[in-house]
Amino acid sequence: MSTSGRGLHGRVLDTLGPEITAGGYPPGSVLRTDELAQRFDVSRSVMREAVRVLESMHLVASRRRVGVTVLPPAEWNVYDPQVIRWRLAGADRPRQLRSLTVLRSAVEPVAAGLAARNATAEQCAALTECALGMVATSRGHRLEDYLVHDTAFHRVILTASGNEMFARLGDVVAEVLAGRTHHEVMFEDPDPAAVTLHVQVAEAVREGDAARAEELTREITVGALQELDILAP
Amino acid sequence: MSTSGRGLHGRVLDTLGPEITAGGYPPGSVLRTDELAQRFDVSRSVMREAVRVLESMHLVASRRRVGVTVLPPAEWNVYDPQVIRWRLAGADRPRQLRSLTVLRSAVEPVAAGLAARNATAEQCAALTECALGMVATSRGHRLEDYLVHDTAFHRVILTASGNEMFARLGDVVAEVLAGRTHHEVMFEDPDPAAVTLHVQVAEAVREGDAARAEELTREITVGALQELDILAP
DNA sequence: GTGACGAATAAGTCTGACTTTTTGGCTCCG
DNA sequence: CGGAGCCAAAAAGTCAGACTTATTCGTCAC
Repeated sequence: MSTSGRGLHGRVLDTLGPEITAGGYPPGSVLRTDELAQRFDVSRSVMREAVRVLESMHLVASRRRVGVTVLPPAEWNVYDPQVIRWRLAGADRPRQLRSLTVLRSAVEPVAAGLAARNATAEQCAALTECALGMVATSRGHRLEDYLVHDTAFHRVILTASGNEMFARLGDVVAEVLAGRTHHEVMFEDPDPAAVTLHVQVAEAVREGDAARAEELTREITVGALQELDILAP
Repeated sequence: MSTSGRGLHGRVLDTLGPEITAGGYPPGSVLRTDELAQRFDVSRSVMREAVRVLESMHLVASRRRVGVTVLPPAEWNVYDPQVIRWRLAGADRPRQLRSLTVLRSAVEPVAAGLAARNATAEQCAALTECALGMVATSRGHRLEDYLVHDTAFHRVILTASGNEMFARLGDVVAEVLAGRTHHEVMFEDPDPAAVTLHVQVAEAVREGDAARAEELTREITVGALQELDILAP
């Protein structure tokens, strides 16, 4: 399911990327292209391409006579979807999930407010459909079906905001929601209050009530923060 | 001043990247690696490395027997600092600046609230110093000096929030502030009310008053939105 | 019209030789 | 004893050419 599945260099990245983002090499560690090529049994050309990609993500820096230096996490392009996936698959998944949830709590309310102003009729219809789908699947342990509608709902909100930076966070939110359903404590049916909030957000967007859409979405994200025990008194 | 200055493939990217992000090639356009290598007078190895980097930014997709296809803007990794720089240097700079300012308006207030809870003594001191610097340079057409302190102020806020996703937006905010000073209508001294707000935010953070820090920062970002004629009634 | 086969095409891969830059040590001189 | 400058090693960087593989398109038979 990884994006870099095609090509030899992609397969190298699939193991080297997670190793680095998991902290397998302390910042400042030096790798040598030739050794890596030997280790993965690929030619230097392929290895160089892989290193270039890691370099563009600011995971490593390549310098002559020194080698490929692993950079500290503060330098990483943490908004790169590939880096996000690698980190979510690694050991500090909880930490990553918390960071992203805080980001959600900042972005989504504003996005919902903008959506109330800018959403097209089609987007309003899609939003209502998602909300109804959430209601329909909110009981009877249909968590997977619920997740589909929930993810679609938030994706429509972000897209309908009309802001491309928000729209591109759709995948991130999808990862967070999937992570919550699959790995966190979520064996029971979703909170009925949360479901109601989603329906009300769809209403507010449809009616063009930006302030209400923003406030209701804020309540949703506050709930998400509380689920992860992130204080917000 | 570009990050990819070193290396031949970096020089290729410095011209090919901006060309693509400026919309020089319609989505779906097909480039051939060999032709590009000829055009830039580099070997195919170097050209392939450059294409790999563009591919990791989701600007292009490379497929066998077809070539290097330019992807539509909706696919681009718009959070990649390199992509942001390329787009800010291009024709749709105003559009980009507006998108980023909306993002700021969502993120910075929340970050300020978190900073009020998490900032260290050193960060509080740095914040106060920045605010005082802004006051000192807010009169007498010292726009460049003011920009330095303003940029530092917002960077400290984002870092002090303790959230790595927020912290990594420091460079983006710096670009937006610099763009406002250098290319927008900003010949006069900064708005005294905005300067005061920054001082008050520093106070609120120092006192640990999260709600007040958030609200004051929201006022700052509302001002930034109004400067770009982005409605927020 | 549809399906299968085959040829053309462009990316993908590998190899080996060569270049360039940087660093670390070594010498030589003050 | 210390510092400036030089030299050699090391690793990334670059290049050229040959070969492989997957994909697409055209053609031909059914």
